[in-house]
Amino acid sequence: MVTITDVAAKAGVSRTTVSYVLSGSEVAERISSETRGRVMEAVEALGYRRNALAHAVTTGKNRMLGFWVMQSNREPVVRVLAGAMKEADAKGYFIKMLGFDNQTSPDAIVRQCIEWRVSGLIAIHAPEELLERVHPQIKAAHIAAIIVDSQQPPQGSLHIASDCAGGIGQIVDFLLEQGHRDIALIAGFNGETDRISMRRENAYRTAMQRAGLEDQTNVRYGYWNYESTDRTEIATRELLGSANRPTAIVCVSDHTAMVVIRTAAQIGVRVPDELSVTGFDDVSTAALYNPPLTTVSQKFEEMGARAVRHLLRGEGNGEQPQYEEELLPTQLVVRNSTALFNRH
Amino acid sequence: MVTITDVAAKAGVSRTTVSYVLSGSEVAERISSETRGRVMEAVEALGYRRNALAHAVTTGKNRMLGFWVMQSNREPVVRVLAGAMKEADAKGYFIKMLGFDNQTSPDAIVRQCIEWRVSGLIAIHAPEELLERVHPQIKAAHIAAIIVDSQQPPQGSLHIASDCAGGIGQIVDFLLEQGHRDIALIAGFNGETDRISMRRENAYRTAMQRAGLEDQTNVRYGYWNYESTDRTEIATRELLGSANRPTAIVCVSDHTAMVVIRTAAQIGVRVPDELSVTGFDDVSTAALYNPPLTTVSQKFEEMGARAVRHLLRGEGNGEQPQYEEELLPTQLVVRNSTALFNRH
DNA sequence: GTGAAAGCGCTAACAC
DNA sequence: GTGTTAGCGCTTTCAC
Repeated sequence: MVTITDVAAKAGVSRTTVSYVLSGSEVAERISSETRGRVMEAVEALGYRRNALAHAVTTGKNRMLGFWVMQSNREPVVRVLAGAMKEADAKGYFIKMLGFDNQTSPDAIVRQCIEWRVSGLIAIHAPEELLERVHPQIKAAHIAAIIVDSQQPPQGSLHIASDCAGGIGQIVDFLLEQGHRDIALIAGFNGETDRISMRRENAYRTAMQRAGLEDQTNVRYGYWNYESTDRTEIATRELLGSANRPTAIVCVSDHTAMVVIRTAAQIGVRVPDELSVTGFDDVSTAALYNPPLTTVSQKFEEMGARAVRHLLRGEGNGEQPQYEEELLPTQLVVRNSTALFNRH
Repeated sequence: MVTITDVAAKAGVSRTTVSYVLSGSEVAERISSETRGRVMEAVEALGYRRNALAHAVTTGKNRMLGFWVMQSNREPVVRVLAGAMKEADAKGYFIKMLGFDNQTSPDAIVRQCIEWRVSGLIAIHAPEELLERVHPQIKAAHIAAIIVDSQQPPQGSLHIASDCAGGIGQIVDFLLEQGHRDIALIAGFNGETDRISMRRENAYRTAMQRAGLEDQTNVRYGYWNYESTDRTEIATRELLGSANRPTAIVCVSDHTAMVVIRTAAQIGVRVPDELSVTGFDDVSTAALYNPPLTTVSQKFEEMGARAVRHLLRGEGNGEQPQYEEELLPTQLVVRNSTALFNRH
């Protein structure tokens, strides 16, 4: 591999001069354009590429950001990553993947961050226990960290997520506008730690209350994830078989909504004619569902981009980002799983 | 940040000794256990973590693998990445993300690979033109590269993908077993460069031929991606409205199958009772569809793991992997979008 | 067993 | 404008 010394020799100058020319900053101006030309020629001729590792060692700055995926909820992860990549790339930083799906111990994550002298850490889909363990260590090592789309970020951490409460509000308001009054909710259930689902549930209750419909509040629990669907099916059957059958069911995820619609079809309840169903997330297949899902989309790419921007803002002056929690607005996407409620 | 010199001072030994102790290899045995203990104590006391950058510079080896995503077909990307991460982690390597979604020029990708002295490159979902440009440069720089799940890998490159032909064969054979004879295909259409779709189409023709059904061969084209669905809808309507209406439709992707089923429902054709429909990929919502999709799953995690394994095999002895194309078997997943064909 | 010394590839004061 | 020199944090040969 050709080094800066080779280039210097070929151009007949010192290594310093080459370094200056290649720095790209104002110091390059100090070199006469004639010398600069000779250096560039030598660089071209030899096919020289500077050793980024050595560069990072000498400058003491590694333009590297850690990206830690704890639970790979597929679509969100890749979308946040895409957003982070784009932003990092534009700023000359790059992303080092850390553990995926909890295959790596939290201590190992911290160790890697320190060893590689990362400029910051983005942690996505973090379960509380892990974060509680990692957060103090990261802080002690003076590594800036941003938590993205987490159930329950620890005290004093910096969190970027969607305004789920607002999203549920958008959905309930939309259903109200459509004439619905008997609006039920199927929330997720992954044990008691499912804070995202709980937040969405609370938002539903608030929205119903705001509309003076606290009496109509009707909450059931299904599974949050898509591996097992039986609880959601049972909840749907209960809801649709009950005396005060709802005319609309709000679900805390697209996956749940899909199961609800499928179950309704099995019972012979037509969506959206007899029942409106809404999702949450706007996964890529939501638009392809039968019928296409009315849902709420999250700005995942924007979350990644913001995380990077906040991380880099503190770079250099060593200051930590200011905010505690930043909630991005969601967007209502109306498709065909909902319809006007025609009062009899 | 505490350095090896600090540790040496604290332990009252030379930097060499500390380096030996921390090397983890046989050279560590040369140090008396007494000294070793003192060193480890100092390491603990000071909270020393070695500078991985400096380590990489001195050894001339960077245990870093580049992962280049050209088109982020969401689920496959994150699954291949997960598989690669797991394997890399186990071997003490890590992954540096390179461009995402063609936001970075191919030349910049090559430059980064060289500058960071990566040990290998994994390129996923590569369009032919880009690969043609990058491949020779990567080869010239003596960087081992593996191409994963690409439409058309360039000559002389190393490719890991699914045995799509086999997968289509599994599907057609299954439908034949179920008594179907009029089996149509809806292929993808993204211009003439859609080789994956073409391969699947060829596999369909071969399977039909093998069953002596070349006369029943019936191919239409829909859109391959999920952003626009109109062509697929038209193809479905044509197929279902024609005189020799098929009893089964094979689709080259789950997304296509979803649109077909939805369109069939609109026309009033019941799936699977009157029409069997199959997908390809087994995306996470395939099991949640209405009805759940019979499809074929690909081993994306395994592709990532293999890519890493092949890359590391050549490490050290500098030899390139031997094979040219490695096709992983797919797996038929039977759900409820297909049914026995009851002859009248 | 341990350490002195040279070296990896690069940057950056400082001097001329 | 350019080069000398020292230094970043680490490894490794070689001598004792």
